Amino acid sequence: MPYDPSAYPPFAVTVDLVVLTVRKHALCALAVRRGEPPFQGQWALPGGFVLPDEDLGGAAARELAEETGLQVEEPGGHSAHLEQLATYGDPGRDPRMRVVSVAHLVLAPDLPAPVSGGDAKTARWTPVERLLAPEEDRGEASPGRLAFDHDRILADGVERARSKIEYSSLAAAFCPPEFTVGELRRVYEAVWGVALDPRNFHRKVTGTPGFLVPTGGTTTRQGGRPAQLFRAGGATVLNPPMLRPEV
Amino acid sequence: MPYDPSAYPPFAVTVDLVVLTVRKHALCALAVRRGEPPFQGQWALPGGFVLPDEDLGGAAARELAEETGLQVEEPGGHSAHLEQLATYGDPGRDPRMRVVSVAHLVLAPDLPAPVSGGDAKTARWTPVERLLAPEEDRGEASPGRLAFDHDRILADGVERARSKIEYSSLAAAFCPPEFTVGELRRVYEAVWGVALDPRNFHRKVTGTPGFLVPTGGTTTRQGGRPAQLFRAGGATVLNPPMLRPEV
DNA sequence: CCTGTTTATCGTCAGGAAGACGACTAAGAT
DNA sequence: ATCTTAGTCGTCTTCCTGACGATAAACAGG
Repeated sequence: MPYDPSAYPPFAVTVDLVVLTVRKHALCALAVRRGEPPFQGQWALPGGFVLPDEDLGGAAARELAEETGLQVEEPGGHSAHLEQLATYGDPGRDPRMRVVSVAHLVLAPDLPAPVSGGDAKTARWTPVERLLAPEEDRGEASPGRLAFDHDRILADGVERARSKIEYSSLAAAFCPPEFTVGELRRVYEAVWGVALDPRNFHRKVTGTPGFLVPTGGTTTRQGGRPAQLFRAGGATVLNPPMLRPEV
Repeated sequence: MPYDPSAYPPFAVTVDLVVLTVRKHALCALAVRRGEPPFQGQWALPGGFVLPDEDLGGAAARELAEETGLQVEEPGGHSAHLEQLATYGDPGRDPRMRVVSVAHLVLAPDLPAPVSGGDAKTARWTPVERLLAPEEDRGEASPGRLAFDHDRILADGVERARSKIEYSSLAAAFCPPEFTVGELRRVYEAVWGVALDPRNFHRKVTGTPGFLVPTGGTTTRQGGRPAQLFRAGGATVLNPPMLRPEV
């Protein structure tokens, strides 16, 4: 097969974002309401075209900043974890033309302002449990079935997040810079949708070298006895992994 | 940002393949010699354009069949495991134009014929250890530094394979349809580059429900005492995982 | 035929990790 | 003062793993 640059088939390349956070003990994803056809008025994942001189991660970071004001792993301001998720390119996934979308996964701490820094577009955090629910009636004001193949992309992103916190220290990306063991445990509980034993969880995370480093401070923001504050340690892999309880 | 289909930036979309197999106790990857510029005469990963009406996995399967004659998960003929790996789209990764490449990972059993069914292109199995070695002199006849960013793609694919056999039954994709525990163990040893205890390995894989199903037959093709033959069971995840020994 | 070699398979034992759960501590709320 | 809410330290049992001894069943060579 000759490799002829002048005869390549025409494609558009976009990035779509699965932005996850934990709010009120629930795993939530960011959805935006589409202003133009197709799927006008329906909810979708944030995203947009990759610019000619931009790499894929850069395009994702730019879209993230435009939609949420979140910075990717930057000091000052809020920071978030970003990684490539997967690429979706079925013919017909966009009715207008052939579009290949490189989906990215973003894990962010809960934001004080619901969605700040964005333009005028309507954006909203929605519990993934509701977004991924089968075919319920969910009212049109809150996101139901997402546009394009975004339901599948969201499901893949959620599954990636659920499995990745098992064997990495990524759960800390859902927490503020300093956090307690209990706050970290509530992240696991929200992402996995299970209850974990506080004592065994405490033993596990404090007993894994390099996972948590104490900052010396304490807080009572959760009520109850004051808890030690920690920062995420240098360890990025968790071995042995945190075990997700059976159903 | 208006979403204007008539003004999208021009991209070409390709698939590249990291095809891995185990031969002679070594993890090997498929490399092809390039016939045209750029990088003419240099070795690269097999790949090619995605056709206008083809999905990404279909393009990867087609390229695989063209290069190796391997069928993806098909009865009759050899079968192989195929999954999407990651997408590489840095500006400038191809000097001619903006090319976004969706890399796929293929795990295949060792082939009787080195590379069969392909066209006239030169293709060759090479131990990944040599392909990923730092900057050795490796002679020009055997693949050294790969073209484009294919060294990085290959490294990502190898790392994916190494980590994925820990917690899935994917190692069986490197084996013929019926195989012995010892053959499966040698796959793990080749992919990880370590020696495993035969007794503990046997206990682990035969003790995991659904991982292996005995076919009733035995074989002595490895020499020594006859070994039971197994097929891969339905279990796709391995919990608890097979532990990769520390270095 | 006997013996050494190779590979497969079963068993034993000690150490570590995880689940279940009791007990105590230290703050705010009533 | 007491209750409630979290956090933190221990204990005990069970399961899994790593290390390794021992036996079984084929083949090669004398």
